[in-house]
Amino acid sequence: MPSISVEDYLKHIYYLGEKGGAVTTSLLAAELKIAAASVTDMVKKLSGQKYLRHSPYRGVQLTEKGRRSALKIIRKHRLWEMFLSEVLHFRWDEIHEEAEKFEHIMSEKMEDKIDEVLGFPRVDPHGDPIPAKDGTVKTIVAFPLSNAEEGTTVRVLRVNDANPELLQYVSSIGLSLNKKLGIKQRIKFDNSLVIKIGSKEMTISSLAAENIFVESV
Amino acid sequence: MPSISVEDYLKHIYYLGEKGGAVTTSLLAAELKIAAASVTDMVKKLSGQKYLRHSPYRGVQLTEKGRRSALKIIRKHRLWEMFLSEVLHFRWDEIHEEAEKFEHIMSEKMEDKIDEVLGFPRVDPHGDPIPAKDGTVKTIVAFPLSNAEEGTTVRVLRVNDANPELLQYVSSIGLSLNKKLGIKQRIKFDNSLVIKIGSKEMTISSLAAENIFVESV
DNA sequence: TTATTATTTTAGTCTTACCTAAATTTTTTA
DNA sequence: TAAAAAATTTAGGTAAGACTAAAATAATAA
Repeated sequence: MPSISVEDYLKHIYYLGEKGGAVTTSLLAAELKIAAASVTDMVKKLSGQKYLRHSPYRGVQLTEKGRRSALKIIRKHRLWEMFLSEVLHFRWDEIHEEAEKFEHIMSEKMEDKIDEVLGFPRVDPHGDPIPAKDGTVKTIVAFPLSNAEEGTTVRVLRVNDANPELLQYVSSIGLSLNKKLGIKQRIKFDNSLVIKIGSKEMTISSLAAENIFVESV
Repeated sequence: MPSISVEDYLKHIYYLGEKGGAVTTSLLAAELKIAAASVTDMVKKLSGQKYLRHSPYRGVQLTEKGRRSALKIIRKHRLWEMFLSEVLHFRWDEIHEEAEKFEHIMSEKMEDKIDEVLGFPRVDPHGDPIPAKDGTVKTIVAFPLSNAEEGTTVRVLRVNDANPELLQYVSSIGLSLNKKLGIKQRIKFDNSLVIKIGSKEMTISSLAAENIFVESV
């Protein structure tokens, strides 16, 4: 059984890998909020246990074993988020943090029970896919709202879950998963967007728009 | 915040104290399944932090601070057991072990949500009282089935939760909380009891009967 | 009331996962 | 392409919480 620390490393390596770009020691240290020297130690250990491969300055790469372990944790995390949201009625900006602890101590039996109670959901409350038990993950094809073209209509598919303030803000302007919005205008100066949700028009900053993922509609 | 280890020590000290008798270093070591020397260290630490008082060979005693901390964990444990049973439909012999992990990472917010979803229960699925937030605990007045008198009728109020096999056995003979049973006969030789549940008569060993707590009816 | 036995404590280690400070190595820039 | 900057690694430490073996202390029995 991997320790909680090991699970966290694997999970964050997976996340960073998903974003594209090299997962370097220093990037990982920043992500995990620990010293780079500590990451060096752990990377050595994980490499020894064949969870990943490492080439200095070029970054780490999960092996199949590492990827599987990462996805197990992510599955538990997202199922638990779903459960917190649907059954315990937590707000969507609260669930990520709560799930960070539970993902590590959920037995497989509990995972199965929750999956069943929830009716085998495929995405979590932020629109992230819930990895299947066999290690497959459905890719969500979406682009950042910040790239949307003027005059088009888009639908929200996913919102970055790591930032509670962003989630609160997104809710407060009336957005949620699967909502449609119109792109009225792009402000050249700061890349903010004028959008229309229902009958309301408003401006959204590019920083927010970069964390909201949409599809054309 | 007390660590998980500290929480476990406090909880088990409370349990042992409830049974009556001195909570000595060696008893605690046996309960926690760790070496006595390790207990000595931790007791010293907990004593320094005013969770308990210790007099060598005579045992430890929780302070008010220690008692409060112990009851917080026990409350979480029993609420979580209730939740596993009622919402996730775990069997009553499975829940104790699962709850051992969750009690330590449940936030107060989660505790409250679960309490609410369950409708503010007062006892857990084994009949143990759920301590209130203010640190009060309802005492369950019950005596072991092994002490019941021939010819009387009793009602099950509580079953010792620490032993899954016992719980499975108790279920299998058709007993559960609040069930009534008649005491037909006590076998002198081994203190086993002939009991009647509904229309069925059967024999129950004294070992099992010592872990089932009842009231006269 | 002394000897035996049981309990407790001390002393010294181990593991995990983190840290800082000081090398070392690679990459980037001038 | 050498100097500067950035990234990485090494070396040495720390804190929890466990361990074993040996020593000390208390309880019990003869």
